Amino acid sequence: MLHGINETLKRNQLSITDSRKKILELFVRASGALAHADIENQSGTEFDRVTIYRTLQTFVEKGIIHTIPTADNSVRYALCKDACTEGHHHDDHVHFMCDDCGKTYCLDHVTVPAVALPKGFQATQTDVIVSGKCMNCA
Amino acid sequence: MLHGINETLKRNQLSITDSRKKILELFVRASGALAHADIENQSGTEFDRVTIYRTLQTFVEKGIIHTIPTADNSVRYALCKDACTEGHHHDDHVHFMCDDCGKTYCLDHVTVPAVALPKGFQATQTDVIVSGKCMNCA
DNA sequence: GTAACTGCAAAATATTTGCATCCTT
DNA sequence: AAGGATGCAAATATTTTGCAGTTAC
Repeated sequence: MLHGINETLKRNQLSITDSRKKILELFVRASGALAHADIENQSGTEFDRVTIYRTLQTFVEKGIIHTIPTADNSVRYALCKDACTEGHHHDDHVHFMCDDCGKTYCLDHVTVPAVALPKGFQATQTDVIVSGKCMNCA
Repeated sequence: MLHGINETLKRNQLSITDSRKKILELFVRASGALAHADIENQSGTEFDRVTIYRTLQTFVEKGIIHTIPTADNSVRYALCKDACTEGHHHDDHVHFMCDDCGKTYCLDHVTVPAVALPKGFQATQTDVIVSGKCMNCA
């Protein structure tokens, strides 16, 4: 997938710029989710802080990445699965946050169990965040 | 439970002050979760913004309220169940966010289904956030 | 060449901290 | 009376917006 970066940008009708390439590459290479600060650190002073905000926002709008609900309410982003298209997300996978190393994993292969809602409630999306120790820290 | 406010504060070794009483009462009366801004609005100019921050923090530390992981990463708080004690939370219930009215419900009676984690991962807590339409908006 | 993207400056918002004063016990 | 809680001021952090200059196509 590392070489599909330009293709991903093109597919989403985004012009190919240094910052977009670099930031998308960070996500592809990252095993977990990234916060704005992570990107700022890993990209050095290469881009303006504002550019990172705008790039992340663009990626979210295009369905390339999505935000993750976290227990500590910090803002984190992760790559969407291919099924995600603009305005139509299929993020029904489990997120795992390690209490030790702080890394966030997208467990794409763990299916989200169905939740029995009270009468009258209609679900459109279900997010599951599991926290504990990851395979490296257990 | 409306009359147990002072008792709740005492039980947690907190001195009984106007702001704590008022803020705790807001939570007891609220059908859903509250954000810092909600509290600020509903309490008028009665308390300083900083007092609200500190009160919420104190309540979280004592296990009276807990933060809710939200899809939009806004910070929201809700009353803990009685089983929550200091440093030892049992928040394994489902949270529901209504896309229409924005209200957050704690579905205490909906049990969180077990999640099958990959080998090596150990779960200590599971949060489930369901979004969609609530019983009033469906 | 044109529309889109970036960087810089600055505004708006959110959160934290220090300290003097006031209130609860 | 003593310790903790509050209010105010200010420091910090976070996010958004406007605009002029630059770049991708």
